[in-house]
Amino acid sequence: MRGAPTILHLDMDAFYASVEQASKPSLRGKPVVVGGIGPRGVVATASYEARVFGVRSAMATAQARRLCPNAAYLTPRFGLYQEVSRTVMRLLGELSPLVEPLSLDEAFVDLEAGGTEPTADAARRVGERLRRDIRAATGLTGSVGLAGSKMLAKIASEEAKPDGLVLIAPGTELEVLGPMSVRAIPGVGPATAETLRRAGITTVAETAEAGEAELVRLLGKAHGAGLYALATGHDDRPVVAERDAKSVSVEDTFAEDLTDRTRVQYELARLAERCVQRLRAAGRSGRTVVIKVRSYDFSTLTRSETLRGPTDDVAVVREAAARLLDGVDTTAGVRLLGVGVSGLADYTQEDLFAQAASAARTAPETPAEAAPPPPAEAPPAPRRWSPGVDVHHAEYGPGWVQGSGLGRVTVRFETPWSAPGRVRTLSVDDPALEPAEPLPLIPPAPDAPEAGGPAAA
DNA sequence: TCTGGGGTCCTAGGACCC
DNA sequence: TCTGGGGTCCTAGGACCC
Repeated sequence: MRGAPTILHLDMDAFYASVEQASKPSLRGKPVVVGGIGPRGVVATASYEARVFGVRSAMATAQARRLCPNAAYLTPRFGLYQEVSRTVMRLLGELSPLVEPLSLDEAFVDLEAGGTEPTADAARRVGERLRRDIRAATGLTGSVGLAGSKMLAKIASEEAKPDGLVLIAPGTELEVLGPMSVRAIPGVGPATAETLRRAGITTVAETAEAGEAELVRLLGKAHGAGLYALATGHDDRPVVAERDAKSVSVEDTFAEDLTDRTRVQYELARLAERCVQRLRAAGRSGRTVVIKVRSYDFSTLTRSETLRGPTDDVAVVREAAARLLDGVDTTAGVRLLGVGVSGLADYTQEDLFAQAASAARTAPETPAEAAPPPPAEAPPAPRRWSPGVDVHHAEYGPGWVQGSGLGRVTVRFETPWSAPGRVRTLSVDDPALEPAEPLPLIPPAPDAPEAGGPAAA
């Protein structure tokens, strides 16, 4: 715990939904829900207008629709969120070399390592200026927490939401923390909270009073000791910049359970290919292949196999996945399949074993040839217009898909910096209508200095 | 119309080695 | 005859986070 509140936690407000509102003028001030829109979709982010109706992250989209039928339901546009995130992270990088991103919309910053004077006033000034800079650069709001430790900075930003700043002065931690629900402590989820509740512990103060030995008895060594430290305000975890990923995985939930074994094998092979694509894109290779199978009843199992050396070979991963599937009964129906690779190494480590295996195959190595063929009943891919995606029309210009069905697609023609636009209904086959790239939230200023330039000294 | 997708960390048992 | 103890790796599952 530091003597000055120089650990900053930034959390963007309702990030995905806010990006959509910034991008689509007609949705500003209206309920917006971003997430899976299929029959088994869940909510990723709800705008504050949608939260009024009880819509929450991780809720089934079907339930959200019942609670808030008039919201706009949009599929995520991760590419755009990543771009906005890079802009925000760049601003954080101007504050300190020590920036630890937790996700696209959240990060810790060690202000002291960036030369901010270690006082509450200086930290507050930096936090407020950051919020202004984020708004200017992206049009979005973020909430800032400032404290002498990571945990308290995170709790502070939560208290600050939306669009605020909270600073917890060193020395007041236990006062602030004590009355809070133990759920406020990061790492305490539903299961831990229930275990503690059965022991009569519901607040942070009660957690601290229980003592370390009792918490270890209830929760196990690591979790119990860790929780005791946090509940008593002890948190010396440093802000750590850029940690290497330890695993890469992909998974798909199917609109309907799969029962045909051949189809299950085919989907698993495709997932293995996607997983390896991501692995290679990251310039990594891995030694342990994991498959995940979730059944019709939501019961989930994993099977893993560790190879002799790291690989980034599609065929090796696909074959390992297929072997692992051999030991799994899928006759009752498969809801989800996943493939992952862990035990990652930098690709510099050559995989002689996989290379030998690859060389032994005489056929040219392309995924399409090596993989099982798609089952005959696999549907052809029709032209898909997902709600929320960007389009461009030769006559009407840029817009986004509001919805589609029955051979029609409704498009609202507007841009992030236009007035709310009007809706037109077109044929899904309209040759003048094309998918488009997202437009920047802030119109690029022609004479502005380069956006990605280095920070001023 | 219940329950996504991408991660991290921890636990616990068995194998295996010294 | 009796039956160490510690360390590491592997596998499976579970809690948690965004």
